[in-house]
Amino acid sequence: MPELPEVEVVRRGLLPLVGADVEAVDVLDARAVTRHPSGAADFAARLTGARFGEPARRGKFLWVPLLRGTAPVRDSLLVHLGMSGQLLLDDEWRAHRHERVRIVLGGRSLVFVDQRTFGSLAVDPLVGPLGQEVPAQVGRIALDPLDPGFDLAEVVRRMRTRRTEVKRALLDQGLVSGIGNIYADEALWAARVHPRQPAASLSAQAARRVLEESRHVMERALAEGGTSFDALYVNVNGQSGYFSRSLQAYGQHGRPCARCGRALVREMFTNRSSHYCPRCQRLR
DNA sequence: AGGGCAACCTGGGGGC
DNA sequence: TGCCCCCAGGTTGCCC
Repeated sequence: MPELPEVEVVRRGLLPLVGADVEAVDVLDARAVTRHPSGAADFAARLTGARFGEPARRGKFLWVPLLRGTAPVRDSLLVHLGMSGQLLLDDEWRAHRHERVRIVLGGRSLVFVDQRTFGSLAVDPLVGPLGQEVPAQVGRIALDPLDPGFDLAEVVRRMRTRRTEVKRALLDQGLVSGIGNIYADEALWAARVHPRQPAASLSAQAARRVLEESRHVMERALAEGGTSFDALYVNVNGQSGYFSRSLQAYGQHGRPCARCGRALVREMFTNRSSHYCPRCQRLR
């Protein structure tokens, strides 16, 4: 469910917790910590008593550095929301359907709610050069298009070496992160590129356009509070974003293309649907 | 090595 | 009303 803009909305929602101390951790469903290999008890033990640092994000991964006294920061609370995960911040105790983990800190509850249980939390060590540490599990995730260090020319070059379709390449979190099925379709529509166009056949200009449109559409979605079709994606206060009303391609099959008026189509591949304009986005 | 697919889950909606 | 099938915003491991 959540792609980069939705995860960033959640990250910002956690900012009020900077400096708060974890008082209690309750793992109600062990599947919610599958990213923590040593198990739920160890997860809770390593989180309890830690102080929250400033939340960070790469692509769809979110983490909170964990401080202990004056010791150097070694650990982080790592979060991946999967398809249906939510982090909700409650001032008072409340029950939630599909509640998986409850973290009590600063007199509040941070509740991880997840219907489909593909999301997961972990306490993960921070690795990498000083000032650029990321959780170990994030090490193989490429920078996302909103990262100041994102190297557009380099990603264009790498994308054009891929022997696969451009949409698959866009969804490959090791090449460029943060893009999921919604924003891939939106970016390809904006760039006028067919989702099944072989990545290696793109001109450098077309590849650049696809990546720039990815960044652009995610920035606009972020400004609208993210995309939600229902109560499954919400911010930490349980509120939905508004970008679904701005979608030009995703879920718009049968409706006229905003550019040319031709009916948009939906085509299944890789076990998921792609939405595009058969006139503006020609396979070349 | 790199690409592609099934598996991991729950629930809502549509068709019959 | 009920049942069954399809579909959903993601990642991973395993096979080729």
